[in-house]
Amino acid sequence: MVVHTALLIDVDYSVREGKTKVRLLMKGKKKMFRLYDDYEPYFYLDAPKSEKETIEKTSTNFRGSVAKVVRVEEHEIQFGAHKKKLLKIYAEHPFHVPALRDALKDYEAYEHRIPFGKRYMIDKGLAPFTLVTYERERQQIRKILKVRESGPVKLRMLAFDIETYNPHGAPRPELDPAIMVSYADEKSGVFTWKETGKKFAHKVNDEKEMLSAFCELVKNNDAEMILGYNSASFDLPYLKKRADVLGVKLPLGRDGSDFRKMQRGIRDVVKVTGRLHIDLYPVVRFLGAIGALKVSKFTLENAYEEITGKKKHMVKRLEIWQMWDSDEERKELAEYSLHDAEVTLEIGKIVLPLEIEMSRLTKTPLFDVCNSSTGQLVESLLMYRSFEHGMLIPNRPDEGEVKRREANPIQGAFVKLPSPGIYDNMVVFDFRGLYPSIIMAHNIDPYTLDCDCCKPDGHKSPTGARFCKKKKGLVPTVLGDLIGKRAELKDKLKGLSRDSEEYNVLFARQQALKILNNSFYGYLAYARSRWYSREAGESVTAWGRQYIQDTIAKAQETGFEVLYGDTDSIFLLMGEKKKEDAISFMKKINSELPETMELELEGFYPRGVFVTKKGNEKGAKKKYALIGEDGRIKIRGFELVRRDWSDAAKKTQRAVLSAILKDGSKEKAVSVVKEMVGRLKDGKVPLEELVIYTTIRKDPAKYELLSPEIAAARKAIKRGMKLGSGSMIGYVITKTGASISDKAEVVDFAKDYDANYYIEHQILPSVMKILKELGVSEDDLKFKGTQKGLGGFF
DNA sequence: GCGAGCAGCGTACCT
DNA sequence: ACAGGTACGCTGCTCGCG
Repeated sequence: MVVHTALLIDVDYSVREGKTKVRLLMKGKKKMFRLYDDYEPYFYLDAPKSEKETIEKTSTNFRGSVAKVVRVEEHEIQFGAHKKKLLKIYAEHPFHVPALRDALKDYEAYEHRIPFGKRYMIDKGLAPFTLVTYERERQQIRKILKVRESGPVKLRMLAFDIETYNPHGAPRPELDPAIMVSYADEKSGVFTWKETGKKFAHKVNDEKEMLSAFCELVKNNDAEMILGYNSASFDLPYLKKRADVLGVKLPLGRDGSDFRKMQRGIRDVVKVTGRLHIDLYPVVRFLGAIGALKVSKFTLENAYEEITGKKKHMVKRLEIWQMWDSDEERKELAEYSLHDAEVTLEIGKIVLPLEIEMSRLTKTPLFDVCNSSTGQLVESLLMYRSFEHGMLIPNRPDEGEVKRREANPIQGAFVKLPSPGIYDNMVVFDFRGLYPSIIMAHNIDPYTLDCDCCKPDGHKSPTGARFCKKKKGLVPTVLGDLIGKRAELKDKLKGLSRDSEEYNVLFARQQALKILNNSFYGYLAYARSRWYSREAGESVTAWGRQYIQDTIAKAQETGFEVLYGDTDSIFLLMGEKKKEDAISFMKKINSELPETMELELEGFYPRGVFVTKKGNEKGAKKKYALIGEDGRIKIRGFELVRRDWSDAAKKTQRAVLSAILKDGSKEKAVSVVKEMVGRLKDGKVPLEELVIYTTIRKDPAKYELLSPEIAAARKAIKRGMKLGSGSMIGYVITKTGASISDKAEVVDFAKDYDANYYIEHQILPSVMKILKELGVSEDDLKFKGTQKGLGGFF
């Protein structure tokens, strides 16, 4: 028997010759390969021992064949705060588990809805990107000897993108051919079947040859990771459909198969056999949503430009077919196509290190990490750690329970109402990792709740809930490990050169840790969570409110005026106080806090703006702009950070804020607005600056109420555009129509703009709230010519 | 019949 | 398909006035 070591990449299972095999995708020194292992599916049943023999004889019909109980064992397991005796029911195939559970539904079942690949990994202590040492015979594992951490992961990446012929707007895969397939690894190029005159383009005879040339490339380059952008929903299914229509194969997989398309929740995912197919679109969306990347619009162009700060070559989507038909423009199309693949590769190189670290950390295969929500990531880690502690993994709630939980949300954070105005000299403090540190400080966990051992003592939450002081809960244990790891990493990073490979890996790791640490509270309060606890979640926020409000009170006692605060932050006016006073206040607070908690200095700000709410003299929460000592402007909540406002309005608002904060000049602020109003009136503003973007979350036909974006989308659909649930609509308010919705047109179809709308509904509302603080009225802005009494303000 | 005022829908943001 | 708190635009309804 020979001993081997290889890197674990992915795990799933298959049924071969009636036997269930766990399939492991491994990476050896040179190649990726598959290994097989045997593992017996099982689940638990809360049934008395006396039922063991009856249960052993249970069998049921499963899709025309028989699913039977293989054997039953008695098993004692930690169940919440107590131990419990359960029956462990073994089955022949993973898909027999739900069938048998249903046949035995007189008893409560546990751990019956854990994907078999995950079950195997948990039970064997395997994790992706670890080195596995094993004995094997052919491709079959005999014995796993050792699992250990691995260094940097290097997989051969190949990014690709396709162009399609689209004379009718959206391309129709059964009729419209694919015209180009571009790729990028160390080299990049384009396969196409018409002359482009470009050196990087490989011209073949027809579409069929283009498909096979691309598959050959994947095979010859031995691509281990195939990267695309929206490739699971568009490129790969499109190529497959074309291959079907043309009667050829699409051998992308290592075994010559094409791919398997599956549904993950509402999402399409595509697995290519023996390679890792990663669609970067959901990855960018995910990282954008949690704020790890600052991306406002998730097209490839926009994501690339916002992530890298570089410009991307663009063509108009609707004109691709014309470019293909024109001998002159086809060159440009080929360049665009090439660039798409290169840009996809570049995005991949930026986001994958973080995803790989997330994969290691949550012990979830990279493919799944790239298609997961934070909830699934936290759940994965907790399941793994729960098993390690010999604890039963709680069930997911049924739909009824989910509805009940959702109907009864818990109270969240405290937000202090600011007084509108322009202020000088502020200091901002925030609690470092407020919710995670509260969970740690008070041992908050579903199973430390109301423990018997501390009664009536314990950590008492402001809600009245009580948490154990003696035994650490699962959530605080796991979270504590992660927080500890992150602190260690941050220390280590200080000593490393910023462009070393080690720095990059460790930086990505601490980023992954941060994301995960901040997700535990959300998971406790998540309606579909296995570890949901209303009391625990409620206690986290209640303590949070208490800490921030206590800090506000203490700041006031110390003589600071507290202007604003949100969840974990406080904004203080320095008044006559010095920086040292602020620092000593912070130190005093910290000396009184539990050990895991800390108030940090966020920064000193020479000037800041807070505005009123619309139609109301009260201050607006979550909307402010500050200028730091380094001159950098920090803006939150204003229209200019929102994608559903036109660039023209955002640009003007930014200029106004900058004039006030940087230059302290009211005149400058006013003149910027007047200039924009003038240019709008004169019809000089280009349409691009007037586009309003918004996402539609439903099928456009399913809205009961008409809104501008829906009206625009419906009109565009009639003209052949493909817009559905999740589409980003970019529309312009044109001159034609009665209501705003009537006037709204998707930008591709807009011919003019309604200057009055943009002045009255975009520019003025976005700047008036700010200028009002300077005593400027709306009329001051609408008329050309010099105004009396608009001198400098400061 | 008409405009003001408001509720409700919907989206995006903040922490 | 991690949480809740918040602002705000647009539509379409209600209501008071004439």
